Amino acid sequence: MSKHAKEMEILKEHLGKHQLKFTRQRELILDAFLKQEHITAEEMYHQLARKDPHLGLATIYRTLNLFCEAGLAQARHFGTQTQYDNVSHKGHHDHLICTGCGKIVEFENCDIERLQEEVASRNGFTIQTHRLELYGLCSRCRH
Amino acid sequence: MSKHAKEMEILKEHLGKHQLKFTRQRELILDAFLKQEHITAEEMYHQLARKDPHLGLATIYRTLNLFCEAGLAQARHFGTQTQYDNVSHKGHHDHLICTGCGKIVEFENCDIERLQEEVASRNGFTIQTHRLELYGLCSRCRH
DNA sequence: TTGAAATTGATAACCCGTCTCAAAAAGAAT
DNA sequence: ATTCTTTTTGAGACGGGTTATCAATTTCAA
Ligand SMILES: [Mn+2]
Ligand SMILES: [Mn+2]
Ligand SMILES: [Zn+2]
Ligand SMILES: [Zn+2]
Repeated sequence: MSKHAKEMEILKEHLGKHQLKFTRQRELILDAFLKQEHITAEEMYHQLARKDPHLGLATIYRTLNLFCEAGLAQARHFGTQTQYDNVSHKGHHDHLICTGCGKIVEFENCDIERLQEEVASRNGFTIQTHRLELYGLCSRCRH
Repeated sequence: MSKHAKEMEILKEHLGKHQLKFTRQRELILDAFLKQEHITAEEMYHQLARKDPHLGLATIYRTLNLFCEAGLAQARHFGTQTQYDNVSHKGHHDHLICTGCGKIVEFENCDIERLQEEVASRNGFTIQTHRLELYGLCSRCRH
């Protein structure tokens, strides 16, 4: 039994509901994806090239987008590239990003979320999503 | 005396400090830029085509990026395009964005900013910048 | 006025991601 | 297992947005 049985189940359920098929590539990509917190399609392409040199980049993009629809991943447009964020085993969260070394720390803060709601309703908005990214230097890079 | 004398002064000071030259194009683009809250390079290109049909798109991009370096503008990667945010006459602010009509509302919230600092220091980070965007429906679009 | 240095505009190149399409694979029905 | 329809795949073309290239022009200090 695979280490990612639960997520594999979520994927299969989504596939079933949408007349989609379970393929060797989708299994391979899900397995690699779940080992990361965040990854780009390009990174995954190179990483998987060892296991299957014929896996196409388009397939990686298509599959990561599929994971987003299945609720396993979340796309974050980050600078010039798209990061796919592994959200399968955790809820919503935001990010601290080190401009020195690229390190990414995930965090949640209910107080901030609540204040966001206040700001929105004060302006007549109802929030659907949000993005909060804090850029700075981690302790290692500050010295 | 121009309506944007103060900002023109800021630009000239920046130019002086970096061996850059004051050109007709830079003056023209700054003047147009300061009339907006946010604008894309493409939008400005079409807008200025009336005043100077030979103004190149590359020059607009170069100049808006120059404004960012001079502290007059701030680039926000927004969906597929880059929005240049006029920050010359107001301090830092964040944005509420209506997913229905595209309306953008600017806001400031010290409490959120303070909590961000707390989150950062708790994780050993010092914040340099941040981005907070709240996406949702404005009151008009909700109905 | 002169001349070195910066800027401009046209357009090629670039990057990232999506689209196209013929061949291959999946899987339901026999 | 075989057939048959539907989906998926991989290669590469394509597209939008932005930056790089480079010869001609402009700026501005000397
Ligand atoms: Mn994350
Ligand atoms: Mn703004
Ligand atoms: Zn760091
Ligand atoms: Zn709206």
